[in-house]
Amino acid sequence: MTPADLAEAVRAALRSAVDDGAITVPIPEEIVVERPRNRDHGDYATNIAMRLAKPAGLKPRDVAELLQERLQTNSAIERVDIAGPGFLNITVATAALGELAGTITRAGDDYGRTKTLAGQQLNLEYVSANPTGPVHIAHARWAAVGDALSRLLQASGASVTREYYFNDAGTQVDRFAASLYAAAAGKPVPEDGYRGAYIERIGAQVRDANPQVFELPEKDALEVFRREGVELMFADIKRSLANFGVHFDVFFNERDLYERGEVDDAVQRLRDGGHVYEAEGAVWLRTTDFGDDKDRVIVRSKEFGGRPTYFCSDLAYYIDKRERGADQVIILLGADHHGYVGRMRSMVAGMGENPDTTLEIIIGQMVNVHGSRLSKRAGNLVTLDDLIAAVGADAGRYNLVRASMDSPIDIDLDLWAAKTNDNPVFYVQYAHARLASLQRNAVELGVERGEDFDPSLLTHDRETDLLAALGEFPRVVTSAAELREPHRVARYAEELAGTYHRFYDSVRVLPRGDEEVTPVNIARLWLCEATRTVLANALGLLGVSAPSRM
RNA sequence: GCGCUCGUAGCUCAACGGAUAGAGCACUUGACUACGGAUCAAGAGGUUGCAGGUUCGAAUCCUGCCGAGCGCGCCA
Repeated sequence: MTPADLAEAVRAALRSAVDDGAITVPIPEEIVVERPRNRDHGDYATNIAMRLAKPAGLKPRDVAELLQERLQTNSAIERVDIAGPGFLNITVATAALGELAGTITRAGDDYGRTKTLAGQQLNLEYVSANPTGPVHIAHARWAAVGDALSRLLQASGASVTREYYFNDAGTQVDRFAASLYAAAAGKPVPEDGYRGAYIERIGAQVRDANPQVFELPEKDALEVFRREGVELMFADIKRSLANFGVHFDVFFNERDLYERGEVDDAVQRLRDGGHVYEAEGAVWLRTTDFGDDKDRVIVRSKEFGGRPTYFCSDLAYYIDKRERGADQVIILLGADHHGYVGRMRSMVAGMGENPDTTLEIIIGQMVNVHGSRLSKRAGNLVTLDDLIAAVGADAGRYNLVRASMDSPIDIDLDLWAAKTNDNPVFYVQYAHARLASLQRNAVELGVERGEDFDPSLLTHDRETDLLAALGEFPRVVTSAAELREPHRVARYAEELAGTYHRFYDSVRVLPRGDEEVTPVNIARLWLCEATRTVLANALGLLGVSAPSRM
């Protein structure tokens, strides 16, 4: 009996009440059955009676009573109580609750996967750091969150394209090339150029691969540094991300948009949309028609070079994604880019699409770095590689993903590197390792889980706590996917780990010494394997390893 | 000045409009002669920035104010 089964039971009870004419109300699409915080409120609770009271024209408690009497006929339900303003508190029959341990263990990796987003094609873009430097620690958050989100969306049945926009056409790439050129020639880097050991290194690499490069005209030499430097930089970025366990389906080059004429096409679509005018020699989009505070230039005047502005290529990129089949274009950005949201929505609306349904821009708050390890090299660039070296990929990813994106993160590298329960990732991983150890011990003792177990034996409070928590997992996954909030999975994993540790502390799983193996041992072993499965699945959705030993 | 986001325990943070606002850390007191003590039990800690409003019910939604972060280029 899972929460989803219970929601169906409530729906059936409601339908029966409607059929009997006891209540006249449309049956809601979603019926929420959740685990109450307080154990006195039953195994599960629903607020459906209060939600229906107004449309039905009845008192909440009267609605609750109608559902109560119908639910009590269900043999899997032991008791239904009405509490407070009209909550239905449901106590599930112990065998029906215990069977969950079998359901989960048999489902394995599939437990938690649903079809709630089936049929949706989503294009998820994240990181997209410029190829003018290594991946900065500020990008690490979007790498961790974006990767976890892509896993969540897939687990909910969506088809996801993970995408990285390779911004290789702007003036920043010219400055990068000029910096490499100067460094390789032993000249000072230009005022507006990039600095750092990586510039020296990549500049030298390009020079060594092209010994004759300085004999070329400067324009051609710069092109060599641009082309090969960007390639080397990009290889570095991919390697850093791969070390972090983050992979993309598509690396998209901005230059392709120009070379294929897609930027010009985008401008034409905006013109066709009818919100374009010319003034001061430039082409403007009347974004004020869509709530922007002022109109934006989309093609510069001759005086400023005559080229389309950068968000023209962003719009072309959006169109490209849509034409490749994306129902919705999702982009993860830092709060320093939030000004982009209104403009992008305006442009999408300006070419006749509905940005409410086809575009979703997720803004996350900023990342700051503290910690004594870093103060030693204050002033240096802090990169994703530094983070991985300091705390490891697991701790880095987990701690970045467990915070809500609405809240800024202060990275404390000393804390994240700590192997104590100050550090939540170890609390969760330790629970998993303990469970894996338990299964190993069971094998050594010759205790076999076998084909089945007696679910009615899982009656201890700590056991039903654990079962109820395990039952929540699919709902946590779907809501985290729908709300685009992967941190919910991390918080759930911490809660489940705690529930397990408490269970473990008060309930003996394996027989001691010469004791006989009882059906209770077997039932508990199933419960433990179900818990291990859910912890492993939760960590897997976050891209964090679930170690068998630590 | 305008806009976006945020303000919750001493600290770091949770809480799809639900019941007594929860965890961890730090603090106090306890628990290992057998499954991993990287654990557990108990205690203390709150006017959810302030003031109104919406409703059966508000940390959550609306308005104003205060405070913080980030934006506001024919840069990307």
